[in-house]
Amino acid sequence: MATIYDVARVSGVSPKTVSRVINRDGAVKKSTQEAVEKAIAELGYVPSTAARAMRSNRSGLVGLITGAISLSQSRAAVSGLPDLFIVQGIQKAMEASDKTLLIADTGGQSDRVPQLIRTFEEHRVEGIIYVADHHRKVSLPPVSKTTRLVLANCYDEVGTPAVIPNDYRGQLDLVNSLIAKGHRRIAYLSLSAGLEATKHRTRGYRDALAGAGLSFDPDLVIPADVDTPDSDAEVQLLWDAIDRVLTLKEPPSVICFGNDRMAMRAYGILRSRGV
Amino acid sequence: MATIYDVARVSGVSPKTVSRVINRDGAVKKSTQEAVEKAIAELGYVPSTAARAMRSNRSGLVGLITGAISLSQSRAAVSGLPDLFIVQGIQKAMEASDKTLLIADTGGQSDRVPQLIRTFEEHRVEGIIYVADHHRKVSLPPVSKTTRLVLANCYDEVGTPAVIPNDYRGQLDLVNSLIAKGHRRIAYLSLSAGLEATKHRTRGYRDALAGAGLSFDPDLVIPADVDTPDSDAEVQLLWDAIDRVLTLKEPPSVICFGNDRMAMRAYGILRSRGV
DNA sequence: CTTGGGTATGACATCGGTGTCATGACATCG
DNA sequence: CGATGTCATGACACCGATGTCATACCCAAG
Repeated sequence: MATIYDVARVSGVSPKTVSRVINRDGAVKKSTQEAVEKAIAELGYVPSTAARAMRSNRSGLVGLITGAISLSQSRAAVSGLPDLFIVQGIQKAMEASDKTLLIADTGGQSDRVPQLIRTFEEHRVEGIIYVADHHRKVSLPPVSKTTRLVLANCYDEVGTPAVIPNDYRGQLDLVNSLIAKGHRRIAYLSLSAGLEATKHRTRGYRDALAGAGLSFDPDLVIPADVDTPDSDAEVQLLWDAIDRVLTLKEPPSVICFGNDRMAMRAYGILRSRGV
Repeated sequence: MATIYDVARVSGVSPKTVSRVINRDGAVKKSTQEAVEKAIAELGYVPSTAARAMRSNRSGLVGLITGAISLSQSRAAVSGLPDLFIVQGIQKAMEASDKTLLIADTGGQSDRVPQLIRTFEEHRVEGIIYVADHHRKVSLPPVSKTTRLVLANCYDEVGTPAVIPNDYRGQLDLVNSLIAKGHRRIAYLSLSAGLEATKHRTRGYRDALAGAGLSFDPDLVIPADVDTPDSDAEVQLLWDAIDRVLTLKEPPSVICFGNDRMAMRAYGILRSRGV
């Protein structure tokens, strides 16, 4: 791979002048600039970020730790895929700010995280983003003081900056819009009860009803998802839940599901009941 | 961030000796080694890959270009997700060989590929892997002679090394195993006819039948997927295809679908027909 | 006692960029 | 006409690691 010295030699100037042309920094005569650019094109020169990073102490790298990619195989593939969406957004932001993303997958083993952090620090990343597979509390090993850490879809005990979904507000808005459309009996088949998301969303659901002066009917709210995916148990649970709300004395006019996978399955179940 | 010089100063040896300890290279007295290791721990020293890369001309980085992540939003999310599986496998392999993966997403715009390759070359990646969203022919801009390129799930005109799925063999094995289970009328609702995968798989289907002495019935093979995902058109197409094979004089005893998404949809459709 | 050879360590140059400062050629001004 | 300022460019050091070579020490063989 050609270096700045090669370009300098071919174009008959000093390396520093080549550097000036590359970075459009300082005054360079037009003729000189053209000569340098010609040499760069000829040699196919591409500057080395490693050398740059060394001098400037800025790597232009950001590390991302996630279980998203390996998760996709089982759960996320058909569910809400929250982390993949998050990763997408991060990719876009990186690009816009001219940084390069290092992505590492935990493969589901959180004990591998320290090793990944270590690798990132070796590459002198300017920051590390940790994306959790679902909204929850985590506890990560400490990183070096100079490395900045941000949590996504999770939070920790020590107040690390975090970006978390507003489950409460999302559900509140959803239910409000359903009420606005005239629905009065709104079923909510939630994710499993232990999840952070479920807690906030259920609160959003209740507050929306309360805001509209509607009474809360516990029969309409049923956790209908399992933590560990297992097709049979999952379908059974969902089937039972749907059965329960549909056979109520006052059945709902609409059903909300905790994620896309549940909704997908529900289509089949509802069809086979002729709904 | 501490450097090798800081460690040298604290432990009272030369930087070179610290380097020896880090790399377990050359003879170092036990007492010296322990002193150095203590200093490393105290300072939280982590070697800089940038500096290493400069000296050794080996970055330890591998670039990966894909549309997998952005695709997941629309098509891949519920379909076969082939590229995500591929990315997973690559991650594992990288880890095993102590390399770090740089992942870049095209966001569906193939015209961004040259820019991504450029970024990778700036980081002096040791190789670039291009993963296509489905098995097909591609044509990529040339990369520098020193950068190695490998294609996954695709191939090109100029004979770049490529890893491609064996669609033919997969379908052949599948149909053979169905025949072994006693099926004689096997329907195959394929992906759209224009796809590379469809061509090979259909050949596998026919060859398996021929190998078992069964005759090929064109009525059992129907392309039932669209290239651009659009829920309504998709479901309609699938519905019609299922309807056609089920109302044949000799209906099939089993149906193969081109991908998971079609199969998922089919469950609903079949249920509503009472099958 | 000298010489030879291994062991443990350090000095120095180098990788490819860029920040700092110096220098030479002109233009401008009092 | 000399002093000063601006423009264009280069020399040199430095970032953090490591390869090469030199050196100091110690022990054993001749």
